[in-house]
Amino acid sequence: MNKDTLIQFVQQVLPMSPARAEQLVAKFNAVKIDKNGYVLKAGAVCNAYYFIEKGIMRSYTYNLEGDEVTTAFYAEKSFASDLLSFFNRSPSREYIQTITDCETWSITYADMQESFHAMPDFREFGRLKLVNSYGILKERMLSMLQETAEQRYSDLISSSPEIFQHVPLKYIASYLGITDTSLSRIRKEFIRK
Amino acid sequence: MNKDTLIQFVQQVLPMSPARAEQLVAKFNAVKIDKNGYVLKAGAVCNAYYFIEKGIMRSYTYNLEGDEVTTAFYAEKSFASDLLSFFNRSPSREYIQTITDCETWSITYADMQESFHAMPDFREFGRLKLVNSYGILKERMLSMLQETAEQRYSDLISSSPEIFQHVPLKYIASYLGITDTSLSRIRKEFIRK
DNA sequence: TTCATTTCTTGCCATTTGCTAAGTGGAGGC
DNA sequence: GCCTCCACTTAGCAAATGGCAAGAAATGAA
Repeated sequence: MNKDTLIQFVQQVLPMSPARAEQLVAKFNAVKIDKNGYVLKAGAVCNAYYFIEKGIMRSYTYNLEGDEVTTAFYAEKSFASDLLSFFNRSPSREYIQTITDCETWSITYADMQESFHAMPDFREFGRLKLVNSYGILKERMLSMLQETAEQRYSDLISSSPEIFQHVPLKYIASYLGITDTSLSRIRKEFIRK
Repeated sequence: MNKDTLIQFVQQVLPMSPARAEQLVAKFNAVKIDKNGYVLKAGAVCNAYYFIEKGIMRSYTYNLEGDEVTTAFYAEKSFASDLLSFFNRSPSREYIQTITDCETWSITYADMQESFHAMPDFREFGRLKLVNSYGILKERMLSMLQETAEQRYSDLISSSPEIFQHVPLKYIASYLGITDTSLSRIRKEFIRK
């Protein structure tokens, strides 16, 4: 594992010197999780914020009928966490599960608070990431409102092709808000075109 | 207009003395907007954050077919703004429009930055509101994934009955992700029950 | 008031999606 | 190798929703 990936990521979000970036990520510790492992379980308070150096994760919850609903995919070189649970210190309603073996850099809530307090640019980084996550969610919300399932599928293929190499179709289906049967039909049509 | 409403709201989000709360909201200025007025137009950078003391607003954008899509309703005693545009200083893609005459308290981006810098608890307030907005969006996202249009309609009635008194049905329909025709049918069924 | 415009409802039919169940193919355990 | 489990596809039918158009009801302007 190589912390440089994280350091470079931080610099990309908020330009700064490599030395400064290294200070910012000082409290992040290496954590490996095997495939199908859990980083967070519903009912628990999310106490860590993970930067995924290698691997893919997803978060999911259950609907009233008891079916799994995939709420997000977390690709390589991105952060995985339940922001609501993490920042509000409230029990999470979702599970975060590794889909492949994962190598991550993780920071606890307490350490993050400390870093927020000590380093204004870490604070700024945190706010940028939060606004960024908000933006991603809003984008997805909008796509649910104004696009067909097929368009959403097509968007996901182009934006995150790496997901399709590892993720079972049924996860993608519930992420798109449709059944795996429908997704199968959509794929068939899609390939035909 | 009475700034106490805003002061009480701030104290509710983050408990503090009335005097302290008054300091926090010092930079908010009274702004009145007539019905059907615009607080933000697509293409512009959102430069103000509005607390609605009286009235209702909505934000909307256009889909690829050129139809309006209502992205949010802003009720009394809540904040209206395009957070992405406001914090990223990027052009907004949506319009924020008053649905009734509105009385608001508004703060500019520059003043908010200054307050963030000067007052740690204002910063904390800002973060709480941002996480809160994220939570609302996530909740809505989830409802799109796992509920029927009728359930979403029912939820909106119970959570925001005041909206129905002023807002045309077609706005609500596009907010729910369906056509006004479908909403009309759903209402018919709903009343029958 | 009257007229025009907008909002809302309704009917008809097409399309999309869901539900259930069956069948195929592949991966891994024995 | 064989068997079981899981992922995926496919089919038939039902339900939800959309598109279009007509008409009723409400609203606003003159």
